[in-house]
Amino acid sequence: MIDNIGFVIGDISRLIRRTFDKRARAIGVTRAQWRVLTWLRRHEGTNQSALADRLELDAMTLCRMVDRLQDAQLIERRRDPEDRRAWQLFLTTKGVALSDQLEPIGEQLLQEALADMPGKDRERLLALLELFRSNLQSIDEADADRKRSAHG
Amino acid sequence: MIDNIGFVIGDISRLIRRTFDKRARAIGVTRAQWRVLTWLRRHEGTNQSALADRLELDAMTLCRMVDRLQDAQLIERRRDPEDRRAWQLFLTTKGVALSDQLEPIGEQLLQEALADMPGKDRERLLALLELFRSNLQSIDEADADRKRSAHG
DNA sequence: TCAATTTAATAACATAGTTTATTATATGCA
DNA sequence: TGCATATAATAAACTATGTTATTAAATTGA
Repeated sequence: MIDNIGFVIGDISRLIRRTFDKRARAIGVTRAQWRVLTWLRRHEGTNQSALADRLELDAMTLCRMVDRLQDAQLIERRRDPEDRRAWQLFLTTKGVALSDQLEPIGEQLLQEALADMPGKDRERLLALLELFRSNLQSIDEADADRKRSAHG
Repeated sequence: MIDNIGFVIGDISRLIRRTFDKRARAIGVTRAQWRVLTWLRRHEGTNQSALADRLELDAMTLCRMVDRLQDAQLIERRRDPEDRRAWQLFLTTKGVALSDQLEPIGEQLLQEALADMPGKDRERLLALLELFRSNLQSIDEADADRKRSAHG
């Protein structure tokens, strides 16, 4: 029973990822790139290390993604006037146009997948998932603390 | 509301992946390798292409994972007596021992994360998630069909 | 003020994953 | 039988990611 919940959650996230990848790729980006574009759409001027933190990516990994997105003329780097080490990231016109196409994809997929679930049940599902998430967050933090004290 | 469900599911699967990766890596394997070992534990003798299908991995990707797992002396390839093209995969003694350590990790994480959720709620959660999954599966298949007919 | 430390970004190297093409074997059917 | 096609595995080339080390600039603090 309890492990079924694990399997089903695993299946769901895999299916979301798959469908998402396919639909995003049809538009010409990977899911990883989509995350960067979507974040920048709402928070223009973020620098690389802040963005890497946000998206839980390695700074180096993001650095190279930014290289590629810049080559594809979807984003651009501008020097931070306050900190000469840092770049501020902005979507180009092309990047904004692409991000407009991407935005509805996630919402739409969820709409399709939950079309036949009554509103009451959606609320229940959300509440139960939120409890689940909050417990996982505590576990994650506890693991991180354990590691810290083992080191120190 | 509906997009919150998406975000929460995303968070949950990310947190499960993270915690899982950390705990599995402490034992000396990646999550991808863990999936291979766990499957083989229950289905010894599976060949590479069947296993790749099962785990939804590319045949080539699995081939290299098998190379590494074999180098690490966790699994071994034996010729299929029925089909001289194919290898049958088996855990070594070392692989079995490691798989024994991995087995409880998933179950345990879920136990911790759902400890404070009453049985009734767990059942409800599972039922709602199953509906969600089944809808996503239909969408995934519909997308695949659309692609097929666009090609043909 | 200036040496020590931290931070932002990235080059260089190592590892893992994907795509395409090849080899050996198996299967279907004229 | 023997030719066309399919299948199992993998080599080779390419792409993406993770790790370590370096550079330049910012911050801290005696």
